[in-house]
Formats: sequence, structure tokens, C-alpha cells
Amino acid sequence: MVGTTASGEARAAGGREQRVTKQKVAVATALDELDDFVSTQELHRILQDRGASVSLATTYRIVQSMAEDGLLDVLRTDDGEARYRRCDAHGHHHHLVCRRCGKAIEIEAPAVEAWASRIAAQHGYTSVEHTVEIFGLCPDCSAAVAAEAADGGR
Amino acid sequence: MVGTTASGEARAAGGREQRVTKQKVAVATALDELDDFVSTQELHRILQDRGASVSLATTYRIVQSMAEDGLLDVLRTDDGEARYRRCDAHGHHHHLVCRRCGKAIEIEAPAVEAWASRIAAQHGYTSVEHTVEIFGLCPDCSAAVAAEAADGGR
DNA sequence: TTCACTGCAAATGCTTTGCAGCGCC
DNA sequence: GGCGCTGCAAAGCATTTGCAGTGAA
Repeated sequence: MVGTTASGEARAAGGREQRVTKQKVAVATALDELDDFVSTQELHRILQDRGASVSLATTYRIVQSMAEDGLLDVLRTDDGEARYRRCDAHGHHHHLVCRRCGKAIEIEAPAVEAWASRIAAQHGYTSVEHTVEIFGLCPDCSAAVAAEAADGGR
Repeated sequence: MVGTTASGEARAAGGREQRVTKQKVAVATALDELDDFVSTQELHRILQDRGASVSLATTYRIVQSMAEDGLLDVLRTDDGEARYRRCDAHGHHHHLVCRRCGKAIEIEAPAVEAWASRIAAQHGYTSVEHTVEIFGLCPDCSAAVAAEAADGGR
């Protein structure tokens, strides 16, 4: 379910009316049902498989605007690809992400936040932000990889 | 995953002879004298300004191989661009980076490392790595930005 | 001499954009 | 009806790669 779409959040900043189109609904719905980080390309493929016809360019545009509105968590893979995930919690948080299947668990770490600001302050840095992501293989993928290895990499 | 994960793998295989060329020396020297994170494109421009003629493709190739050998710290900007910096310390460490000028300070955080592995273990994740970077404005840039703002954003 | 390394340019692959038509409000 | 939204295809960009010439060992 899309839910939240109805939240008539009157954007104070004048102008910019946002229309509700089926493409946006399709994207939001798909993301809602996904639990993992997906690239825009993957998301687009998923939408096509569902029969929802949303062009790649539009998928990019929608995902981008959702990210700007803070509705999505964003992260970058090692090869520079951007991956998105539905973000219900709006507080600041981080992720424990499976580097094989993308499955992610949200984690909080007040201690780390505090540590980061302290370090930054110590060096006189301002407007501080930070990135903390943990990557690994989730239990399922760990097993899968182990099996593959045992298979002799044939 | 910011490099430094001392994965000295697959190199042992005796093959791979490495020749010392002036291009490699030029790149290594330039990086040595730089204290900030630079993109490959910037590095290439810097090399040209110095009169060292190293093609862009070669710059990419050299930087890439240095990163693989753990000689460079790597990080990705928000727009997916890769930035490199000379890495003398080989231990695992993180950075406090100025998002305006690229100036970086290496920081260590045993507590954070421990926290990361603990969290990962709790969820059954294996082959864990993590990224921790703090971005902000260094003292100099903070002042510069404040001045600009006072200037009326002109 | 040999073979890793270079330069150049074409090729990738993700992401953005110009433009004209379409449909939500 | 107006104007934000879409689709399509072309354009951008950072990065990679094929190939033949060049130079380090």
C-alpha cells in the first residue's frame, strides 16, 4: 500500500505543486514492497515486470525527487552506482547492508553520532555530516557463498 | 568500503612484474605532495600543469592499480565520483574530510570498529566491512563560507 | 629482444536533459 | 484549460578498453 501519499503536507515553500500520477504511485508502491536497496535500473526493470510502464528517465526523476524529499535512503556502491530504499523512519540512522542481495537492516548508534560530532568539533570542522554503513553478507548469502566455494568454483 | 581493508589477496602469485615508468613516478609524486582527496580528473589536470604528460587513461590505470595495492585511500563523493589520497598508514582508519576543499584528517576509532563488528555479528552477517567518513567544512572553509554569506550571496 | 606500459580514441554504463504531447487538478 | 509530468532519444560524464607503438629490464 502506498499509504502516506495522502499526507497533505502543504509544502510551505511557495510554488511547486506535486501531482499524483500513476507512475509515481507505481514507483512508491514498488519501493514500499521492497526491503532491499535497489539501483534505479533495477527498480525500472521491476516496474516493467509488474506491467507498470514507467520509462527509465521518469523512474530516475521520481526516485531523485523522492530522495530529495527525504523519503528514501540513498547509498553508493563501490562502482559509483546509486541505490535507494524506502525510508520510513525519518530520524538519522545507518544500515547494515548485504553486499550480495542488498537486504538492509536499519541501525541506530547514538554513540557513533556523538563520537562523530566530538571529533569534528575537536578539529574545528563545521556543518558536519557523516556516513556510516556496514557491509557484509547476510546469513542467507553467507551460506550461499560458502556452498559455491565448496562447489569448487566450477 | 573505503579501501584500507588490507586484503593482500591474490598478489602472491609470483607473476606480474611491475615496471617503473616516468608516468607512475609522476603520479606517485603528485599524490605524495597532495594532502587532499582528488578525483582522477583533477589529478590528471594537475599532472599536466606540472608539465608531466600522462594521458587521462593512464592516470586512471595507475591510480586504480595503486588503490588495489592499498597505497591509496578511496572515497566516493555524493555524485559518484571517486577521489583518491595518498595513504601512508596502512592500518584501518577513517577520515574527517572538508567537503569544500578536500582537506582530510585521518582518524582512528577503535570503539567504532568494535561497535560495527558487534552489530554485524548480532545479525549474523559475515565478511564485514564498513565505511565511516565524516564530512564538514574545515576551519578555513567555514570562514570563507561565512564571509560569502555575509557578502549577500553575490 | 621481450613484454609491460602508454596514448588515443572508441566504447561503456549510469544518469540527465530537451522537447513535444498528455493528462491530473 | 493550464501546467506539471511523461516518454523518447540524444547528450553528458566519469571510467574502461582495444590496439598498436614505445621503452624498461
